Amino acid sequence: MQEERLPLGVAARLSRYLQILTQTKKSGKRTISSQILSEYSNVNPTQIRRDLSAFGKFGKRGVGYNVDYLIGRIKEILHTSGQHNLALMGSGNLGAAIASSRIFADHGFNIAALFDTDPAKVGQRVGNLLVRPLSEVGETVREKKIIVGVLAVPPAAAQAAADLLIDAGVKIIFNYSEALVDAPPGVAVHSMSPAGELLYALYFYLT
Amino acid sequence: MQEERLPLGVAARLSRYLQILTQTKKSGKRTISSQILSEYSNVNPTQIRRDLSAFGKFGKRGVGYNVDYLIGRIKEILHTSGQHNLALMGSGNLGAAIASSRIFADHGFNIAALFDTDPAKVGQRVGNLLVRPLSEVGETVREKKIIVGVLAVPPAAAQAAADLLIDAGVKIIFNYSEALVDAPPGVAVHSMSPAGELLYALYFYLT
DNA sequence: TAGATTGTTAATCGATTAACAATC
DNA sequence: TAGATTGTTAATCGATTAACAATC
Repeated sequence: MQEERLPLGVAARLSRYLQILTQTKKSGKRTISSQILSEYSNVNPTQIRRDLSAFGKFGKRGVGYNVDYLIGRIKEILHTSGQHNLALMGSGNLGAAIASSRIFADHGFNIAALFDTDPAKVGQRVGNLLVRPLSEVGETVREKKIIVGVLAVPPAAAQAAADLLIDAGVKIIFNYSEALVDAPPGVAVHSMSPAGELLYALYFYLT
Repeated sequence: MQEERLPLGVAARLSRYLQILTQTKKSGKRTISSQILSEYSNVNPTQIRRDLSAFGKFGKRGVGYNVDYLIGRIKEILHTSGQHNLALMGSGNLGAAIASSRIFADHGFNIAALFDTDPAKVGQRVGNLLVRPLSEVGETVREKKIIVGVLAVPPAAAQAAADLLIDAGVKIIFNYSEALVDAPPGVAVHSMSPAGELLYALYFYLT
């Protein structure tokens, strides 16, 4: 890990390519061109070829990129070949939707624990996950070496849930609620903002 | 609407600021500095001041920006002051979570219709929305002038749901499923990819 | 007045794009 | 061979940052 850190933009785009390639692989396609990758990622095809060729000659002229091979190389570049445990806060509709989706599992993220504040839900099962009480957050996070916490709680509960995770040692908070979440230095908060992205898409439709 | 279109990056950042300002307003704060806005948006404070000052002197030195005033100005710049109807496909856990959240409502997006393929769900209520059959998509989209469709369906059903919306005249597809969705020119597909964003966050944690 | 924060400059760096030879 | 697509160059444009005077 002595190499230079990638520029923010490059790391963001490579992550995006990886996600698209994972889906492409599922569809059974063996190769993909920068043109097709461009259509799904909204990144210019020349930019894609430049991003990739900075790390080696991964493609075949006239053919495109081998999907499996490219997945492997990008995982190497991003150092994300391993499995990682995450904690999911909230077993309501959103929590259940996340727990039952393969969206994280496909990328090596294992939902290692599910927490809820509601005593009526604690002890029940959502998919194959047991709903645990908040009192167990600290112990579970440490035992399972969880570094990522996902907030699928109502906005009013978001900060408290984040604080529990941070106290337990979580380093990355993934915030699905619309609430703003504060965190100390050293903890990264990443907030989904679908409404913001929709405003952006709408702007280009309206103009 | 004779003005130049904003560069992609500027439009994306302004959308993000707007989303954060809307939450800030809810918390009761009247003003916000570029420093605080930077912490929530992960955009450099100088960049924020540059983005805003390109359109006028919106701030007060020594004080910051008036939240209400700034919300108004950014909405003007993005042409997104109005209300817009959207169609939600899928009344499962994810659809129910979206329907019950204020995340779209806070930004002027009204969920005008909810559709599901499951006959057992059609006719039931989710929140205050009636679940409609897919056969009514075309008529409803045209009647309610819906230009945005949100996919909250299982991956295997995503393309079919998108095609129905596109045939009915929807121009923006918001894809919450992990499936890749194809659309003809003139229709923008915007896919959430939480796993991709998580890989990105993890890269900077690991390096 | 003192402290805080904007608005703006100037300099650097990375992103974007078109174009095309190389080559599968 | 013919068609397709990569890898790469060169030129332009936008993003980023530090610094600081202006001013609330």
